[in-house]
Amino acid sequence: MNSSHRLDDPAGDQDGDRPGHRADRRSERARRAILNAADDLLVEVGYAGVTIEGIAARAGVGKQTIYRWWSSKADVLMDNFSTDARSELALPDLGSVREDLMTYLRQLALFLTEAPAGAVLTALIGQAQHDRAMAATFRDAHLAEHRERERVLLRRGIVRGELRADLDVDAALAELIGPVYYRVLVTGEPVGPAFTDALVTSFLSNRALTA
Amino acid sequence: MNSSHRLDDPAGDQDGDRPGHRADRRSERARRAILNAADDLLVEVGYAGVTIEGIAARAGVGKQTIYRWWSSKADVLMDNFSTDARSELALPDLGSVREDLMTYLRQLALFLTEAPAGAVLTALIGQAQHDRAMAATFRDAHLAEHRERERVLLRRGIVRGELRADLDVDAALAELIGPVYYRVLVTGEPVGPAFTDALVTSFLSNRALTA
Amino acid sequence: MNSSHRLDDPAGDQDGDRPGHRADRRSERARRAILNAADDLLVEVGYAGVTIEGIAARAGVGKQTIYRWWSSKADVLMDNFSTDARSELALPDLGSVREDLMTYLRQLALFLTEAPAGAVLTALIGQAQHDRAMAATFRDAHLAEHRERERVLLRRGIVRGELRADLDVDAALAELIGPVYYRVLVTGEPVGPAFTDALVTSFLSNRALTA
Amino acid sequence: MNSSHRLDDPAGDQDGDRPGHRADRRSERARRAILNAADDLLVEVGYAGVTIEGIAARAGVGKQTIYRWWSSKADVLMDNFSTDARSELALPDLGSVREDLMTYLRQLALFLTEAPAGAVLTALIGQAQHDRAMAATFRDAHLAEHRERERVLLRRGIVRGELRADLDVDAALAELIGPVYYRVLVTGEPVGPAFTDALVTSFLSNRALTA
DNA sequence: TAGTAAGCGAGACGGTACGTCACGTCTTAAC
DNA sequence: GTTAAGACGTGACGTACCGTCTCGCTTACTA
Repeated sequence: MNSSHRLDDPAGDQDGDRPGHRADRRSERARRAILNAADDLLVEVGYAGVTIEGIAARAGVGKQTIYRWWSSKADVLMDNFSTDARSELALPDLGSVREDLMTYLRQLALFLTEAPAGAVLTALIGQAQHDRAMAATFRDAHLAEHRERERVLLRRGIVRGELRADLDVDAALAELIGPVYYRVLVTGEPVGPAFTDALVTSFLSNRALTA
Repeated sequence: MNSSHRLDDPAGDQDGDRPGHRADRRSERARRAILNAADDLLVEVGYAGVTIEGIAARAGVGKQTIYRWWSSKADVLMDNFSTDARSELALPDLGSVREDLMTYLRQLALFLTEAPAGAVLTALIGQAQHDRAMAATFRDAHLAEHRERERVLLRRGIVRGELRADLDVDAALAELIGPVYYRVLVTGEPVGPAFTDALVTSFLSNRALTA
Repeated sequence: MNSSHRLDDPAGDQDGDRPGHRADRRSERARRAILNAADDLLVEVGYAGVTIEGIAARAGVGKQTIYRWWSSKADVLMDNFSTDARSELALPDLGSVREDLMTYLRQLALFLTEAPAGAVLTALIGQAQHDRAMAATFRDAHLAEHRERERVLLRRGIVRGELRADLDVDAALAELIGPVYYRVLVTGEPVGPAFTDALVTSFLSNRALTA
Repeated sequence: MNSSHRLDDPAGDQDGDRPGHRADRRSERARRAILNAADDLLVEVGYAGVTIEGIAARAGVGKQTIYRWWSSKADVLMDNFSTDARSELALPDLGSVREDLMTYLRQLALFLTEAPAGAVLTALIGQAQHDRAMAATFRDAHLAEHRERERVLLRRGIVRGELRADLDVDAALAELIGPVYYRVLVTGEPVGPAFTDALVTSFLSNRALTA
């Protein structure tokens, strides 16, 4: 469903040059114009208002060029997401799980409610409810990486001896992160620091090895 | 945005009869056909495949009849939702918070992942990510009631002396219910009894007054 | 392929009212706007430049309204053709075959080379060379009538005793009319009165009963 | 508009791009593949279905190679036409105008209705109705030669003393050939030997010097 | 008990966007 | 310097639905 990128990536193109591999002449200019146009439009007119025609017009590009490399507007938006999320959701490493988790959850709440890339994320999650194939792609190609980075937070706590070695990391993540998404996606309630801090406190009061 | 129903409701029509008010001749037959057609279509072709034209055709109804009483396909689907959810998410009352919560969360997980009405709910939450006005209506007219019933579960625990009187009920609900929605809406991980039971256990180990 | 017209025709609606016949709510306004737009465009930009989108835009009409009643741009153009041709190619009746034929052929030559409706006709004949189905429709629904009127010219001559009763009317028409079309469609040579008069003279010198 | 060919054809170069061909000269292989592909496609999918992309794909050739040497699909098809027409419409020379004309008209009728090259011709005439520039090219570069050869038929009759010296040859050709084209292009009626023979008989009964 | 007005089914209408096709131009690498 | 390949911007295709708007029609209340 999704496309490969950065074909022209100057640094680090250690492409295997597999036999039968042809030079790809994809236009980097068009690729960037499309991704930017899509992001801009999402912010300006909302997900429902984003159209392939609109992206093409704004990017100064033919519709076919979009369809050649992406399968839908969701696919275009996914393309930017990981990059943006990676930079805006940097993993904290402050020396203790408590601080790391508190920092991360605060950051996540802000990301989801304030950042443009957060709006992309919630829109994509919304779309995933309507489209199983897109949901699968989204999880595999984008959320998985995101999630793996979150696991690291907890694993560091285990290594440090702050958390039990037999902790069910995925369940713990659901317990910590789930309430944040729940408020953002379902109830629309605010997700302030008090709320996220309390989640961490509650979590640690059960699992922390050290008082 | 939404509509009121059962205008033809045979029993209990104690209509206010304001001056100049004319009896309404809305067709109950059409109303039911539309709601059923919408639900059927959602299951058969998915949210994105549901269209007003499709509902009208399947229900044997003119499009105008739909637009006369509802504002969108989301509005039609919302109409069924509360009714269905009420009956399928009956509140347990088994004498202890632990059991009530465990039962309820298991039920909720099943509802969200297996029930047709659960599919309607996740579709509507998906749509809410793309449409702020619809999101507001949905929360006010449908989720609010749903949520109020969930609060009762915890309030009963307080009354029974199982939970502290100063418990932040909304935060507690987010902590219990959020992880379930998170898995359903975001990660797609299974949500089995072990997972939901653990959520209750974890929750109570922090808040329970009685060991 | 083609459509029926004048559904709203006030006078002369001696419609058989066959059982099951429903009143049609087709918009006469849209019908006329489309036909006029198509004719105008043909003159302004030529057949190849006429597009369904262009007709729709010029007529202030949705594309679907065109597709609902016609199958292609050729179908739209055919629709005007018979009406126009009927009025611009009035059959002369001057008392002698010689005069009738000379008048008619001069008229035909002018029609084909000068009249807007003549441009429609040659464009449609051109299209018929590329599209067998359209060719069949065109002949059955439009040329047939046209041609039948031409036969009348010769039949009147037979009735008057100016031509032999066993004249092969269709072959005679080909002999008279064919050269005119040939010059217009194939060679592009001018088709002046001297040319058409000579065709009549040549024809009659073989078939005329009366010197 | 049209192109010149056989750049490699100094004197009888019947090569098929033999090994050792110059890569910086026009490829005869490509030229032939393109012309053949175009002819094949015309027969298989009809004029409207022939596309430059289709020709390129079928010929195993880049689109640019077509555009480099021809200006349009009509131009490609014209290229084959004269060659084919020359060989399939050989001028008869049987000693008398009557026999020559009868033979030629029968041949022409068959060519137009049965031969692949005849289908090319009618398609080109059709296209000429939509495109004035192409029409001019077609007449100058292809029909003119064709037509000149037809004049020879009549001039031989004049030389032989069978036709009057002051015969208007072009008008006579229109009278003889026009009806054939008319039936093929316009009415779609069959054009059998009886019809064409009658044309010749009718023509000669007016112009023949010798009874 | 006849008239009348609302709701109904039907579906035409002006639109927007879809996803596809082919256009004619362009760039690249291979020979 | 031509070739096969194919990406590009452009623009039309024909389709699906949108939400609005009449059309008769049926029905049940009012006058």
